Amino acid sequence: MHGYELRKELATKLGTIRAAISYGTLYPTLKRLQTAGWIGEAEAADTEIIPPLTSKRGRVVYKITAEGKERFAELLAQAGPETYDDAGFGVHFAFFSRTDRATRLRILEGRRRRIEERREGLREVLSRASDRLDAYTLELQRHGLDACEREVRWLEELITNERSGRSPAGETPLEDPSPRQDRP
Amino acid sequence: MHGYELRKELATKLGTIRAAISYGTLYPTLKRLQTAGWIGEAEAADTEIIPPLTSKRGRVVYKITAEGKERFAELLAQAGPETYDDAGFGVHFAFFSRTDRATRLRILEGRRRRIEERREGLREVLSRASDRLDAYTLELQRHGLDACEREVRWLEELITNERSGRSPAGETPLEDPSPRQDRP
DNA sequence: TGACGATGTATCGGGCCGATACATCGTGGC
DNA sequence: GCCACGATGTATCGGCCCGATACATCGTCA
Repeated sequence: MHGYELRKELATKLGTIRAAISYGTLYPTLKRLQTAGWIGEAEAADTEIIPPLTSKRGRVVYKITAEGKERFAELLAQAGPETYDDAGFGVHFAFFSRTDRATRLRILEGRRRRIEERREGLREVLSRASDRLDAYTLELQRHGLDACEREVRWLEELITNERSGRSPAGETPLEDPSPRQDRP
Repeated sequence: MHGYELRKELATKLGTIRAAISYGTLYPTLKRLQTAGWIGEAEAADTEIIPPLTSKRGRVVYKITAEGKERFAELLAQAGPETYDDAGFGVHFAFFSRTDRATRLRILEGRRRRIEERREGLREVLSRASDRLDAYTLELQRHGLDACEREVRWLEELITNERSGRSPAGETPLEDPSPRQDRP
């Protein structure tokens, strides 16, 4: 894909958890990935477009390399503390179909532990500082606590499904997503 | 308050919506606020601590100035697009007790509009791209959609309460929070 | 007495965002 | 027929924020 396309694709895939990636991040990152050898410019045959005549630089189509695929798989499988906060977990989860069940269970349980900690912190505040905070702040904490409790239940459902060999919504997980056939 | 104390205070007040502010942001920001004249160093009498003998720099207690109070009230009352995304709305809401009802209603309705847009976007994706996305990505979108629907309901409840002159949880809003009496 | 965690202030490198610039292309209105 | 506008596309820059780190004090508990 080229940058603009990649941005749109990621925006729909990660639409829930974050806004579209900015251009100030996108293009420098593509360059860094190319320098690292994880992606490369695709052949003209892959792009299927007529190169522009007058403009300085047309669209640049990138392709993941073999090394990039390896590195990507590694990144998805390894989990550190930042894997369990909102942004990190969202990205990992969105690419769960590229991982094995053990990795999925490990990340789901780590995320659950993280949310449970946040939940306990909020309960602590609500019980200990409720007289020191105004009504709106308290309402905000209650709303946050509610969200934590819902997410824990959601995670437990997912964990149960994984353990019993079911993917979300009761379907079998795709080890490799179906190939994309849309290239206008 | 001094920096460290302020950080803790904000962490409990905003615990739901963001992590504690980093030191790399906190101290430069305090300096910028002081340069702008919105805060100033408090008198030694206000600090009630014995200044350190050997260390280079003890705790620095800051105090908001009259101009700072004015500016803060302005910032709370004015609402732009960034007021309605997660971080901005959370901050405004946490300080709702410092604003008037018209401002609160304006911000609540702006936030509702924003979340409704996100909700429609997710519904769009779920109905149009459900065959192109894998099961995990779809589950993520469904979970996000659910969160949007819950937040809209929460906001509508708050809006109804504001219109009928009730604060959250049915109490009357504090125009000025009760003075803090904890200074160890 | 000494280790450890909480309390405190401060800086630095790097990543990310918002704004901006510039160019092409399709479409719909007048 | 023409023009404005929005979508498509690549690219850079200033500025803000974070994580890591350094350094120092204080209370507590073994």
